[in-house]
Order: sequence, then structure tokens, then C-alpha cells
Amino acid sequence: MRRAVVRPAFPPLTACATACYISRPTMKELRIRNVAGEASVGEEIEIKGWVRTRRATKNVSFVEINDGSRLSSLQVVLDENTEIRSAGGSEDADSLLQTGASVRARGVLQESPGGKQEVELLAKSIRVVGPAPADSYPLQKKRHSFEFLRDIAHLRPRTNTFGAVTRLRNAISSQIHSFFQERDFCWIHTPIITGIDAEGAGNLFRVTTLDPANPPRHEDGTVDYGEDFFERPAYLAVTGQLNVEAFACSLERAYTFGPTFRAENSNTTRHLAEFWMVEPEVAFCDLECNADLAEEFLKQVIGRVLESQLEDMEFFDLRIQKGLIETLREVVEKPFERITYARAIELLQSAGRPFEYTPEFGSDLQSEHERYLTEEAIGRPVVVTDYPKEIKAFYMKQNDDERTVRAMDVLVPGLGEVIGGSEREDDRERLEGRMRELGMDVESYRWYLDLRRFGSVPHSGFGLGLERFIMYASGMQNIRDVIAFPRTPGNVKF
RNA sequence: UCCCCUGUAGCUCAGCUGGUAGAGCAAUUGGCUGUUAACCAAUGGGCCGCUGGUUCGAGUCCAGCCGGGGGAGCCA
Repeated sequence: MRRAVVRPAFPPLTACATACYISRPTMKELRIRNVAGEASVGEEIEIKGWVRTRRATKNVSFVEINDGSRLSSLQVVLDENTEIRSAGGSEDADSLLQTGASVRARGVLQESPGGKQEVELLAKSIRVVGPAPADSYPLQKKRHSFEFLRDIAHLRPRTNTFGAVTRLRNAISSQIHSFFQERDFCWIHTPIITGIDAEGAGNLFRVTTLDPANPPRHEDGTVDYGEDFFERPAYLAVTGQLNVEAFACSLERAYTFGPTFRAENSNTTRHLAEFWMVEPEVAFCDLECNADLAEEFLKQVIGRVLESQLEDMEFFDLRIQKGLIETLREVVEKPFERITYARAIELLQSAGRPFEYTPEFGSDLQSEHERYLTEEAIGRPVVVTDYPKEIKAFYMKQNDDERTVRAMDVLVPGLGEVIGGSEREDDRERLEGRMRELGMDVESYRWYLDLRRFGSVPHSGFGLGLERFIMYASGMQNIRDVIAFPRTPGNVKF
């Protein structure tokens, strides 16, 4: 069977100007973000989307249509010559053309006499594909609280703010991959199910196929996980770091980028039970190298999304956080400060102001301390290194002073810690010794210790919480508003 | 997990020392010379979170429960 000329339904953007047709060779179907660049005034085009608002006068009405391809809607003008139809063939298609309805509009692009937009679509026809009854459609053409929108998480992508957040999240994710791919890193898909139950990092979600009402038990009454799917306890991963170290110690440059899970009962604007994390890991790389990587990473990703997402970023700057773009530009342009933990404590102790928690060597930096350091004492991003070993994870490389480890936190104004990382302990004996000090089950980490037995190498890495990064880049104040469907204690509705 | 705040119209909120329910926006209808947070007018809209208590009388006071938000801790 011979096929006619095949036109791709979803051509890549670079080819779109000449090939963006779907089954209608004479009709240019465009996404709204491409209208200005790919259609000229006088040309007939078709667009699809959802009605944001409608303003009607006696003879003309104006319909704002948004298709999510960009922040701005396209103004579609209906006059007495416009044919208004509905998919259901309703006699009253005009009344169905209201906020929330999905529509197809076909017409001629023209310069707009109104001040707010360059071009508009004078509609020859507009078709209501799916109506949205106004008496029950929750999104109105007015501002809604984020709190309310969380209750309709399936509809909030249709709002300006959440659309912008979603596009920014996508752009950041893409730029994260670009940053590492351009530097020859391998993306490692570390497992989501793990048998390692410690790492100190909080509570884990258990993964099991046992019947919770009637699990097999040992004679002493404890649950017999030998009967479970993995024949031992299993959990959702809280980090991919230990796994990705195996690949850094073979491919030299590796990173993870995926979901991770913590069963902590924390209810704050900065915590989720399911979130995304980026974890680069590099062999032949010490702490300074690691800090360099973190700084370059933040600068490149932020710098590029400031360019590619300018319209959305200007929206955040105007509506979410005044001065956001200026703050981010400074992050991109100024070098990060680097200080040791000991120096940070000195700065805090000489701050000449009280803190709720008194800063002293040996105790962890509190949120208020981090904010003071980066916002007031230094005034730009700062990398704090060499923390006391007691407050950091077992795998961090021990300094010769016997009291600190080669850890680093990157603190940024307005948020505090955005990146945490370290040089890893590459000496097997010291690592195992530290694990025994901490009372860990060394046997279950035998494979991890092997990385230090065979061809061990200095290596370093860090972790970045994607959602916290998006919060920082957008100015959004609640982590639940930068992820599609947030999972928090007591919340898995969507 | 702890501390604080809060549940009143579709949304955001007001409602005083207890006296029987209000505003703005949204919606509906009509009007209007191309609007853009459109405008003008009219109309409809309420188990005042739930349960119990005090009282002649509870949106208001008390107790318990449920939901939401913020802060702290933990951390990313």
C-alpha cells in the first residue's frame, strides 16, 4: 500500500514554520507562542486552547485563549460575521463560550488596535470543543489563593502562576541535563527501591508485598521479612548517592536526577514526602573541585533560564517576588564567597545581635544562621566548608584535624541551604572505622566499602533539591506550589 | 512531632460586650461605539466545618473532633 506525503503531527520546532500541519494542508495550526514568529498579518491560522476570559460589548466580543505554550493568551475577536459552533451542536453555542471552555478558533491574524497586544485573531469561526459550566467551574477570571488552588491541583495548571511554574520547572530540568551532558557526565538511573535502611537520613517508606494484617512471623513474634518479595526489608530510596558513587568510580563523571522519598512527618513550606533530587558525583575531584562544580552549575542553569523563560520570569518578578530577576542576575555574575564552618561561627558570634540558637562550634547552623551569613554578613551566595564530623554524614572525608570533615553547603540569599555535598571518604579503614563508631551495620555496606578496596580514588559530589531550586528561581514561597501533585503527610489525593 | 493562627456565599473576607447574615469579586440577566482587572444596572446565591454543652436566644461563649495555613525541628 502506497502512502501519500507524510507530514509529522508534531514536527520539531525548527521545522514548524514550514511543516506544522495536521491533516489540513491549507490551515496553519499554531501554538500561541509561535504565532508571532510563524504567521504574518493577514494570514489565516487556527489555534486551540482554553478560554481565560471573555469581554463582550454589543457588537464585538473578546476572548482570551491560552494554550499553555506561553504565559500570554491570544486575543480572539468575535464580530457579527464569526460563526460560533459547539461540538455538541448546541443551538446556543455562544453561551457556552465562557471561561474554562476548550475551543478551536480559526481566523485571520491582524494587528491589534488595542494597546495590550501586538496582534490578535479576527475569528471566522470558533468552536467550543468542551464547555465548562460557569456555575460549577472553580477557576474564575480573578486571582485565587494558592491554598485554594491546592485543593484543585488538577485544574491549577490552567492558571498563570502554575503554568509559569510548570514551564520553569521544565526549563530548569532541561538545563540541568544540558549542564552535565555538555561536561561529559553520564546520567545514572539509580534504583528507587533500596535495601539500605540507614544513611541517617530520616524515616523511610517500606516496600513490601506482605499482608499488613497478617504477616509471616518469627517464633519471637517479629515479622519475617525473609518471606517478603526481596527476602529482606526494602524501602524507597532517600538518595541515589551511594549507588552513583559506584559509577563515578568507573565513568568518572556521573549524576542522578530523579524522585526520592522521605517518610518524615514534617509539615513545612520546604518539605515534601516525594521530591526530585540532582546528585552529581565526580572521581579525581576534591572539595574545591566540588565547590567549583556547584558554583558553575547554579550560575549556568539560572543564567540560561533567565534567558529562555524571560516572559515567565518577568511575571514572577512582577507578581510573586519583587526584585527576583535582579537577585538572580547577581548570583550569575558575582563570585561565590567561600568560608570554613569555623569562620562562619566566628562571623555569627561577632554579629552583634541575638539569635534564637546561640552559635557555637559543634552545633549545626540553624536557618537563621544561614540566612544571616548569606544575606547580611556576606550579601551573596556563600559556600561553607569543613563542618564538625558529628553533624555530618558518615561517608564524608575526615580532615587531619580529627574533628572536621570535607563537607560543603551552598547558602543563597532568600532561601538558605540550596546544595549540600562533600568530598567522600576514600580510605577504607577510616570509613569503616567511622561506621563502627556510629554503630552502623557494616556488613550491609560491604559493597560500598569495596569501592575503597579496589582502585579507590578521591571523589566528591553534592545534592540539590529540585523543588527548592525552583522555589529559589521563581520566588514561590511554598514547595507544594512548585510540583505537579505534592505528597505531604496526609495528602495523596491526586 | 511541638507551638501559634484559622474554618461564615463559588472565591477573598467583615460580622463589636450573645439578639436571628453582610461586602467586594465571580455567576445570571439586561445595557453599552474595540474590550483588556472592561464598564453600568438588576437578580439569584448561606446545615456560619462537625458533634455536644451553657443560655430565653449562639456565626459569636465553652468542650471535643475534623480540615486548612504559618513557624520550629528534621532535612533537600
